[in-house]
Amino acid sequence: MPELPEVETIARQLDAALAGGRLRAVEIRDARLRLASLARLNGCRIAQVRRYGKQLVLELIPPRRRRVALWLCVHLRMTGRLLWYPGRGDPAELRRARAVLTLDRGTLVFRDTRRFGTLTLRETLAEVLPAGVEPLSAALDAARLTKLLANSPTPLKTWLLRQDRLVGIGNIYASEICFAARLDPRRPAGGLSNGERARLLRAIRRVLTAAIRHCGTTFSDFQDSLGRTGGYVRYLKVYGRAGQPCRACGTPVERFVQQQRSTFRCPRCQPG
DNA sequence: ACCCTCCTGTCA
DNA sequence: TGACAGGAGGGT
Repeated sequence: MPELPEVETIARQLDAALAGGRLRAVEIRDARLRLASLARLNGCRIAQVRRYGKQLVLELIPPRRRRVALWLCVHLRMTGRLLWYPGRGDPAELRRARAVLTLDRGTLVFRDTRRFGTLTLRETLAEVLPAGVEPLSAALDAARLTKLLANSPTPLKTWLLRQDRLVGIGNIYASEICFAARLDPRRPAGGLSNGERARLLRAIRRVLTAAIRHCGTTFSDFQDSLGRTGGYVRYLKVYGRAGQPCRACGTPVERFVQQQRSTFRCPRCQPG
């Protein structure tokens, strides 16, 4: 489900709701989730909630002596949700929860139909930080992007999905970014001209920033921490629009498969 | 670069 | 019934 804009939306909401709160209990209901040293979480204060790549990270301060922070990381993968209830929580959601975090001020429910999501506890920030560059950080400028792309034979859309160079871009925004940059997703990533790379960088920033502004995209079942859907779905130009007219030129949008995943492209706006 | 796998649900 | 779904790790 969630890519950078969706995870960012949840992180901002949860930071506002949870920061300063205290964990009273952490209950793992799905045995597939294995979380070491659960007991250490009880009584921890939540310093902040942040997004790193596609992960949601709760920075926890243990009570009393050991003041070294712990990092509780949630990766929602395809269908994960973190739902926040200021009170006890919706009983229907609680029944289907993979995990329930009880705070002094409310209940955080981890739901995840396909159960691909993960929950991990890290001891240091270094273990939390992703290898790739945050695409909306100052670290990603033209020079850095050029270096990252250098000589890569990988098709551009496939390249955008790899989390070891840029983090946070998934299948929806990879197609949308290629469209916004007017680049064929099958072009070798390392073969772009200076002008094309500049377009790509602008597209990455523009698409992700706009998607965050609209609280992400709900294509099928994304919900934020308050159970709301993402408004950017109205602004999708190509994703999920196979056969429908391109919003820019009217040419039917085409769908094809790269790496066993759907890619959408306007043949006229993104010539090969 | 391709293949498969983890899991469950929905749609044509 | 089979295709497909916003992710990612593994194998070849």
